[in-house]
Amino acid sequence: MIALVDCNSFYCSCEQVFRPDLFNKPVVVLSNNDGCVIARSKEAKALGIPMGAPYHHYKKVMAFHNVAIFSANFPLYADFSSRVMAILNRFSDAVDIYSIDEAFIQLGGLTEDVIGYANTIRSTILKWTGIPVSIGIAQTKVLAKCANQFAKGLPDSGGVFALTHPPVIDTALKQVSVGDIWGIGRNHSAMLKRHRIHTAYDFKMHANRQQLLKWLTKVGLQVYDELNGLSCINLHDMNLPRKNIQVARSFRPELTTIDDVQAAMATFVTRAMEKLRAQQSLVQCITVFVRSNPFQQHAQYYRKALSVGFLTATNDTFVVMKGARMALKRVMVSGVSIKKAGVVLSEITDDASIQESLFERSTVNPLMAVLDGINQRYGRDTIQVANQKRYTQKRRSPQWVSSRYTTNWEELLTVGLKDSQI
DNA sequence: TCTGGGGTCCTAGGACCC
DNA sequence: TCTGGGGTCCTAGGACCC
Repeated sequence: MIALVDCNSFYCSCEQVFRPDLFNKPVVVLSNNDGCVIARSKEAKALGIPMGAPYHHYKKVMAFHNVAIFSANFPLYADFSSRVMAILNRFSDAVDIYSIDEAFIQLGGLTEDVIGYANTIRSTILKWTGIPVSIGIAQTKVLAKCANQFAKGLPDSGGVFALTHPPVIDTALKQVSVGDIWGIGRNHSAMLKRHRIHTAYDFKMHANRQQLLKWLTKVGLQVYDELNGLSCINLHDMNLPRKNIQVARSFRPELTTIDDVQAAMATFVTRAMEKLRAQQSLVQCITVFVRSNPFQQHAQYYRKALSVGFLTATNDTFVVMKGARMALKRVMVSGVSIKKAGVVLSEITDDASIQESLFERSTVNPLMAVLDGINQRYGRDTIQVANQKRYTQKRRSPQWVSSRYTTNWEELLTVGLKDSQI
């Protein structure tokens, strides 16, 4: 038996832990640059604020309904995530972390009272971290995802729902739209509906595997099998090293000179290489990309990417930065302001399996370990490339960011008496 | 004024080889 | 005059996820 444990409105819940006055109130969390809504509390959803909505489109609605707004505080969310996952490890031997706010756990041989067990998990997480979760239970991951939707949606489910009895499964799947099945996105759902497949039940009952393969590729067929109770989706292990590492940001205001973009790139390469070394890998290719604002009505949309390969795999920030600089010179054109830029590291290898080049020794720079050590101990960017400053200084700081209550000594929650009570 | 960031996997089709 | 068949590898682009 598999349980999907999913934190409710995760980012909002993290903020609410330190703001109990906001429990059961509309809360949203905004992306970088306070651009888009990336999390909404139940109450905010009820106001009709969609996921991914640009903040400025909903500014008035939010002000009118007194919605509490937060700028994204990822260090805080990452810390809460690891606390929740640590608790899950106490309840199951096999925890597959699927994203920052959800994990699949095996319930093993447990057959009796899975609901009771799930309720215990749920209340423990709530008590120890303050984060409410929903738990869906089923034979397969896709069905567990469906069960989770009911756990979230049905008020009297108490946050736990099991799809384990065949008649219940079919009744439930008739109420799930194909587009709401995990793994069936917008495009595929539109196509299925054109072929009169509207619900998860219709999909499950479709007889023609060949046709499904043609429409949805191998991946869609796996979803189909899982709906039919055949477990076949294996998750990429979150602990395995990434095959690509991307760091990208939007700029506000937009950047117009190559020097400014260069400075931003220096920061992106630094971050990406830190991630690379953290997973003990080497990289052999970097892609640099820039783009203008696609929403701009008057100007022509510009986007361009360029990759640079290295003779040998490396973990040296300075080597990669040099490659990025070369690439950047060739993707920038004058007169275009850059709205977003970033880097992608690819051709990533394990640093134990270095391919020595005929011409060059692999570039594993021991200086990097020293640098990482200092920055880990004394804080990010204690030592940095001079050019990074230019980017950090230009960046507008987010408006509504909360404290890093759990990861920074300077920002602990302070408790005190009001003046009147002293 | 103002629209996020970071991943994975799959397939079709071209390049190239014998 | 006439120009095969079969395989692998790579890449761009599409689809999906949170």
